[in-house]
Amino acid sequence: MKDELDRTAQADRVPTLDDVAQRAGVSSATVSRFLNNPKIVAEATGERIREAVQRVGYIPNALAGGLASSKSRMVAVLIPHLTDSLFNDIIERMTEDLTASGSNVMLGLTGTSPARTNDLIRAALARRVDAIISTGPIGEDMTDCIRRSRTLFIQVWELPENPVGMAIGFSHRDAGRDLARFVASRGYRRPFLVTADGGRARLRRDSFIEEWQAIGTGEEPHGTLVDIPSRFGHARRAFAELRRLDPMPDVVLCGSDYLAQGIIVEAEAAGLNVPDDLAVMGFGNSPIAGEMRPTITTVDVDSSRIAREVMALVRRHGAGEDIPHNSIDVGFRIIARESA
Amino acid sequence: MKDELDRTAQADRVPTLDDVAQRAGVSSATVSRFLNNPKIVAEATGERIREAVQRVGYIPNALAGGLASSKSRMVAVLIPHLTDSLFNDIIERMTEDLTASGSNVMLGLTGTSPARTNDLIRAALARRVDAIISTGPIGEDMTDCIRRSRTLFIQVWELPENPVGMAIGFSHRDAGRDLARFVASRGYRRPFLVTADGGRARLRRDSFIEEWQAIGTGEEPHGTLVDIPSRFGHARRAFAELRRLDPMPDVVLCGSDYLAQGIIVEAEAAGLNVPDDLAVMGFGNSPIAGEMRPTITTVDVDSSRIAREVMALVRRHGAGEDIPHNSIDVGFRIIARESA
DNA sequence: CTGAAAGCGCTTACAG
DNA sequence: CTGAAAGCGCTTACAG
Repeated sequence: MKDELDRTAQADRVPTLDDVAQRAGVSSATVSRFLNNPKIVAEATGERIREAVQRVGYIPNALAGGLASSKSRMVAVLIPHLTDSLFNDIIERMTEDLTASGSNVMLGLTGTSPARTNDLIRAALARRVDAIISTGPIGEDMTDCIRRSRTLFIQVWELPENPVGMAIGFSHRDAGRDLARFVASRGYRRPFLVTADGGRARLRRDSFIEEWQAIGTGEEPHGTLVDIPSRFGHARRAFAELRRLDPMPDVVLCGSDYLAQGIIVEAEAAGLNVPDDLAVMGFGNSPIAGEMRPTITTVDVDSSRIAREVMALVRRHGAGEDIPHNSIDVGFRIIARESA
Repeated sequence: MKDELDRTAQADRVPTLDDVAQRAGVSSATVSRFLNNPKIVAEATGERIREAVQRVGYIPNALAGGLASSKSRMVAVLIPHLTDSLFNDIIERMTEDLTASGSNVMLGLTGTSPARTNDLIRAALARRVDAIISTGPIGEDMTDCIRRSRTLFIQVWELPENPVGMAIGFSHRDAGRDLARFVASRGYRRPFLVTADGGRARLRRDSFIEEWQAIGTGEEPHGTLVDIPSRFGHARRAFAELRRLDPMPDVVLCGSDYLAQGIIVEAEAAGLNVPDDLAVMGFGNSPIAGEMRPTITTVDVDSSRIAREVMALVRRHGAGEDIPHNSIDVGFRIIARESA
């Protein structure tokens, strides 16, 4: 009795499980059980505990919980950027899903630097996250580290030859090839590519050029490199560059819909008609692609399927299942709209 | 010796501080010291530890570390959405800053629901985050909870009457008022507002209307509500709506630059000239505002200053300083560009 | 259905 | 500069 008062008096201390237990007149083990799985506790006991939690204003310490149970209920999500990112859709879905199921997400911004990606992976492993979902390039030296940790590792948006863990994505080589065929079939002859210099973009670009040469029709593609293909602002520079060419390209292939949107704006401001004077293609089928005027012809990737597959893996892994090192090809499809 | 071999044999166990200590021939306390503050350990010892860390592939357990030190080195960031959010800029800066200084961010997506915000705040408190940075509305009942936890709580982009912790933002009432004056001074007479129905947007809207009536010139403002003011896609609906009015509005005030961009696209697709036939104003001075054609007249909020102020508070709080419950007014300014 | 107790892997006064 | 030891606040077999 005395002890209870003493504890109550210490109003400045953050209440612990023991405080709740004391108040409810049960052991802390029972409180823990109730909090994690109410059904396994007698109803009357549960009621008392619920009340005690309220009364003392208990907020569980997830660090202690995670340490004891060795599950953090936290998932790391690693993306290059936040602004105009083609991944935002996937991230948003996953974050909502995870939150709904009691997990939280640790956000990592990798930029285009593998070093930063590695640091973030290490940080995520240190926090003992249940899974790491990565959209960037992973340094060779991390592979061991990740494997030994037995953390679920999911690479998204690409299908590497030797995935570190799981990979859910599509073939960027195939995308580049199909893009070339599509452009040719539409009768365009002078393509201009605006892409990033990084892994996936380069794959698409190389394979586009290869296929274009194989088709053997029209000019060699021109192109320009940008650091981040989703920055609307790059459009001015790219447009100025292609404008200088003679003859001018008849179609621009952009690394993202956001860039495509920028090119369309620039083209129209310059008095050109899209697609008649200049056709424009995007990538990613982001929400704006269908809303822009003209609507943007682009490559659709099934974000909601990706998010679903990722979540299914996270859930299975959480349930103790062993996840194989494997790849899921979700494919892609070119969506012909007005801009090309 | 025997023990050491035994431990080494258990290759499937995740290595702990003790494994490193044993390998380096020091106590785990020393390893811990070295990892957290290399300078306080003798150089030779440090070298041996560094090597041992490498050899066993040690990755510290941040859950245990956080529990023992009662600092999680984690900051929660709560925003409504990821897509086309005016906060992305701030978030990006802060995330990079935090990562650079060894913290990580927990991302929470609140939508427009106070209930979800509350859940996320509770989750953040459970993880014993060092700070919570929130851009959304907070339920009354959370205030106590937050205060007692002594977690640094920062509300961003607004200046509530009674901030829960710190607030860094600007007066949305003043913004609405100044917007009205600006629009009037430019000679527009028939404004149309496209805003969200939520807290801040409503404040601006109400104060715009109030001031507009006070000025006593022109028509009563028309308007339309949207759920998320940054969705490019809302532009079609809003534009269709204002198109039906007779006489048509001469200026549209949008809740975000992204929406403004959408309205401009719609207007031009309909053959209207912006700003001659219809002027358009954005909000937030996001990166696209200056890149769009026509460039978008908008309200600039100093994101980098906000990010800096937030980071300074987080740092001071981390250093043990007591942060007062206070407000920092970073102001705003209307940037006149081509669209209005 | 519930309790006593060991243990999760660190950090940090305290002592030397 | 370093070590022994207590403690952070939970979870979870093990018993009953």
